[in-house]
Amino acid sequence: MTTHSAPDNAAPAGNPKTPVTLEMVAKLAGVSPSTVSRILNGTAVVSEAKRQAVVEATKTLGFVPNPLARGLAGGRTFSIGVVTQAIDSPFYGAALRGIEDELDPMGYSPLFMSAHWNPTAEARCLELLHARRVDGIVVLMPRLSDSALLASAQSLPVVVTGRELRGERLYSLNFDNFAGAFRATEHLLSLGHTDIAFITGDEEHPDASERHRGYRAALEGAGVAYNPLLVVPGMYHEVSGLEAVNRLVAQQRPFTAIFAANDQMATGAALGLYQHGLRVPQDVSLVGFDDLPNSVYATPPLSTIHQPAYELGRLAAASMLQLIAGEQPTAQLPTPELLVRASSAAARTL
Amino acid sequence: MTTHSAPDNAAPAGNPKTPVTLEMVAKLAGVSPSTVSRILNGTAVVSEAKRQAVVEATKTLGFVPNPLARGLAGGRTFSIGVVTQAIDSPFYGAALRGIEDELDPMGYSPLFMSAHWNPTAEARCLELLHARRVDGIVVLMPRLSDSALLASAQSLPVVVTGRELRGERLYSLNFDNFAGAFRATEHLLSLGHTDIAFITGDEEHPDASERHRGYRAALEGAGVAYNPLLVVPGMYHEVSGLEAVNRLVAQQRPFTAIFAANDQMATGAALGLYQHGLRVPQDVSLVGFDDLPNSVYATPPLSTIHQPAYELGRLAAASMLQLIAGEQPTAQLPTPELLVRASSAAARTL
DNA sequence: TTGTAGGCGTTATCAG
DNA sequence: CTGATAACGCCTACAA
Repeated sequence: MTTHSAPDNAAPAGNPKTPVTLEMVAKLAGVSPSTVSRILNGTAVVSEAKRQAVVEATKTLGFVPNPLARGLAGGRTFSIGVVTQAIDSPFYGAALRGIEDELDPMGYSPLFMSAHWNPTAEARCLELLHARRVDGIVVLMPRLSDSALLASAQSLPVVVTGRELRGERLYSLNFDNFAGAFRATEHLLSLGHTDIAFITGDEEHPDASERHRGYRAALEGAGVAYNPLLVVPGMYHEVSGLEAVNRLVAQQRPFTAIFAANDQMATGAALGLYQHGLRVPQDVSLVGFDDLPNSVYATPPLSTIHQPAYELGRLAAASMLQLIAGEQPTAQLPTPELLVRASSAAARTL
Repeated sequence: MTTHSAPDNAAPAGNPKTPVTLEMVAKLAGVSPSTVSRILNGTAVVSEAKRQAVVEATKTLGFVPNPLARGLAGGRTFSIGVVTQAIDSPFYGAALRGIEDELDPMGYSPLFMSAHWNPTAEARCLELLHARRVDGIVVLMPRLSDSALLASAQSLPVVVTGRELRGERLYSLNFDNFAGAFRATEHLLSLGHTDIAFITGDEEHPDASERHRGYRAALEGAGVAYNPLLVVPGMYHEVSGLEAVNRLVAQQRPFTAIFAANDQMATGAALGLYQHGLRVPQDVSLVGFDDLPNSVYATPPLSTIHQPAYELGRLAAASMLQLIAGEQPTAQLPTPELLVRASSAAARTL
């Protein structure tokens, strides 16, 4: 009916003055609290008549169940903990959004915490999350040992990314870094480059050494010798990419291309090349890894290996939901994809 | 003592098999549950003897209070809701980290939600947060009306950023966008530029129009006419910066500098200039706004106005804590600071 | 199918 | 200063 808005249905307006309880709904609907609970949770079959009454009462009262009480009494909080390494970081940002998007429609809320690449901090996050009684934990790129992770999975479903690991209540989603790096190097080789420098990632991380392996394998697969002089250490952040280029230029060993283990370092490398008056791609071709959102806007746009961060988040969340439902997740990350943009070009014929 | 690790102190190891309750602690310490609660919360003065006993019992049992029960019984959850527009976004990321860093040592946990610049979604976030019984809500760059925000503040402390708004339980933190834009334009003028193009932000956002105003005021303050032809609309994202440059170049009206209302658009503009064969800063000087983390690694490094995102987060969280404590926040954001990097240089003397 | 009773783990209010 | 005794709001046997 097109009645003018009555002042009583306060719920949609958003001023929760009086905490409406399930009990009040029960009274209004003329049923017992348990019945209301059953209907709201679909825990049991109820007569259509009562269901109607309850639904209506819920609506007119604007009742919203109290998650705290629900969690305390029912043992489930409908919240899942997400430990990320750096909440600021274009890469993680996309993953978190994926998680959010997947969880939200299912009535679950993510609880984000940052561990800052610190195992101790990560352990603390896990404890806090346990204490908060989350229904499961997703760890993005854990720094903790496999056994520590497995231990956590004893009491809660756990999903991790960036590692190969399976267990009772544990699922892992891993990206094929080796293949990605192989692909990137192959690309450079196919453009006629043979003196391809490599800026490594922080080799503390397994994915960094995988990328290193991929680089080397592609080289050797093409009959090009792996030259340690062309391999300079980086730490996965911009400055290290810049410094790597400085080192590369200083040591006089010629190179016509650079493959950086991630886009952040490629960005730093681009700046370094610019400062040395080396043009990309005319003088040096540059390829990154990750496909950060802004790499396509770099000048010139960066050729790179696409990492499906958003999808990673979605799949991780989806797998967690399956684990919670007692199902066995089967999600797999897509294979690495090479994006050829303007930063890589054919090697000059000397 | 250097005793070898005993197998009993299971707490630090992280395998919460048996949920230890406050009651168990009470029993072990030989006191009543209420006393344990008092000691743990510092709610009342207790004899030193009992305190010792309780502290010890807590430790040996590895007791961790259940936040859900605490929230239900005490009415406070020690969690504060944070609604952000885009959880992925270098700008928000830094702010979220600031919030995290400020809250954590005080025993509070942030609860992040993204509203995606959508007022409806934002309203839903507020409701969800209310339902979760957070102790307060921080809204970063709200899209909701002042009155809606004020309404929320009726039932909970609220802190907003990017808007001027005060109320009983409401505090706002605003950045001086006008001054920042004024400063940026002034910088270009002082370099001898007079044909300064401006790429606007999404003028739906108050900060965008403030920046526009600052640009215009600086121009007019220097006796340079405001030329609508040089003002092209942008939407605060990279593509729009790129398109703006295309439009600018196409319309043939000469310009020697571009001031973009944010770094993302400046990045897009840089790419556009590159594609048109225009060099930065030799042919066109470029200045952005925000100082995103990677702007310093752009090629060339981008001159811009620094926005203290991390600090914004810290101050917002600190103000929230004060509001909760019944104090009146007084935090102020620092004045805009110009960072001169390599993307801006003296205008060529024609 | 539906109602009653008890409990989830704390905090708060009251007596002592 | 300290210990009972209620709530807090909901779920889940258990009984009807």
